[in-house]
Amino acid sequence: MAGRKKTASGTGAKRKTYHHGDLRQALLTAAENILARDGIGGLTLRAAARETGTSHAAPKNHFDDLTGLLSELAATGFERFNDQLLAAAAKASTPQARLNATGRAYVKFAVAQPGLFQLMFRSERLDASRPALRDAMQRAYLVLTDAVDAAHPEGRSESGPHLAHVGRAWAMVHGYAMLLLDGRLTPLFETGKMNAASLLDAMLEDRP
Amino acid sequence: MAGRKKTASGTGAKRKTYHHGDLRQALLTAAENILARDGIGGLTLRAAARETGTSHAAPKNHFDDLTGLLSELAATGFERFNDQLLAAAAKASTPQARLNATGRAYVKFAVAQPGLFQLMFRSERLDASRPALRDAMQRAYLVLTDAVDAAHPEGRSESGPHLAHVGRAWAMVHGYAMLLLDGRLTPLFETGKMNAASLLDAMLEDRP
DNA sequence: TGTACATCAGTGAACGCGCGTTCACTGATGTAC
DNA sequence: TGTACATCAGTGAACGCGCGTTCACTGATGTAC
Repeated sequence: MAGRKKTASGTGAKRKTYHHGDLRQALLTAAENILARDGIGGLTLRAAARETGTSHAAPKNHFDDLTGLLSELAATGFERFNDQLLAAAAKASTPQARLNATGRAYVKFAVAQPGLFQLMFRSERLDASRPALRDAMQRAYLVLTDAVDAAHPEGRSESGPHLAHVGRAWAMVHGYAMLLLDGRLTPLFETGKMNAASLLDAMLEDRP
Repeated sequence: MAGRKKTASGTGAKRKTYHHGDLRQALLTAAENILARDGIGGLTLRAAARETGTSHAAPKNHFDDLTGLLSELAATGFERFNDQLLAAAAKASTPQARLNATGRAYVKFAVAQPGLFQLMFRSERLDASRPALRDAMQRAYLVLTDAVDAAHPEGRSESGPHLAHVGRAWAMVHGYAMLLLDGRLTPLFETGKMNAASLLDAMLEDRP
């Protein structure tokens, strides 16, 4: 905004000026909408441009290519992911409760924004060497390991047993999110005794 | 083969006859090769036809569309997956060891054939209502739950605690496989104290 | 055993589609003086 | 404060690409008699 007189037009709104104002941000927002509406397959440079009401060649001024756009979007996704995990953990009172709250927030994020979550965790279409994405992913890693660290202070940091704790906690919530998004857990819910939230709670409850 | 005089030509081999002999199977094999070589994105009907040396319209005689081909391929993938899990479990002597062996085989399959594994567990491009796929997936579910059943006989079958055991075991190995394939576990390996196999072993070792 | 014919599997040209990319352009912005 | 000019951001037409699909066809197979 700084130094700009025009207000950025929102998604789909008709612009009155030749220049957009903040097309970069508008493209990211548009891309996220497409992701939510059409899934990862519908996300193309042309679709993102269309969604912002600009010509299809316009994105080139802001992102090298589709990978660039997707990587920046994934980076902002990770930032929000990190914020939500930390916020959830902050509400719990014991280290173990904080770890569990982090896990629940992990799955909650995935369920709330499945397309974005899948984009973030599928390496195929991302360029992890981009600074914004690399940094955001690294922060996410620290959020997770810190939560595990606090809950398992005995063997700290880089010891073998501690790595196993990290792996177990991370793999479990990640696998749960993935299986849930891909509809593979429905057989578990068919008895009616559990739903997605209560099963996760049960899984987190009596861990070693 | 039964009743056919021609031998099916292998992938890429020049056919001498107008008819292929066993194009259906050849297309599945071709698709798997493409999956291994180019990943899930390179797998198209035309690419599969090309790989078998037939015209690009030929697959229509055997599969309705790309989803059909992918679903049948995923079904054969699940059959092999099931066989390998059962074979691994059969070599172990205690229920807990069998469960762990099943988990290791799960990850081993994913690492050995990442493209196929991803195809099998991404619902987007599959039609799970196809009988072959539906049955193979159901069998896979039983292989997993049976392994957990045996290791946790107390609360059998459909009780809440038992469902939590199933969820924990499945989500953990699945998440591990996914994170590993997407290169997200590299920070854990950077210390040099662990590799993909030893970390999984450590994770499986002292479970509740 | 031979012949006629229906059915099946694969061919190759053609179509329309959406994609990413290029390119000369144009409108708007910011800066130097 | 005004003017000239360089730079930037967005345009729209064009290109080539690979895709799935359609369609009339042709070669091969299997079956009836």
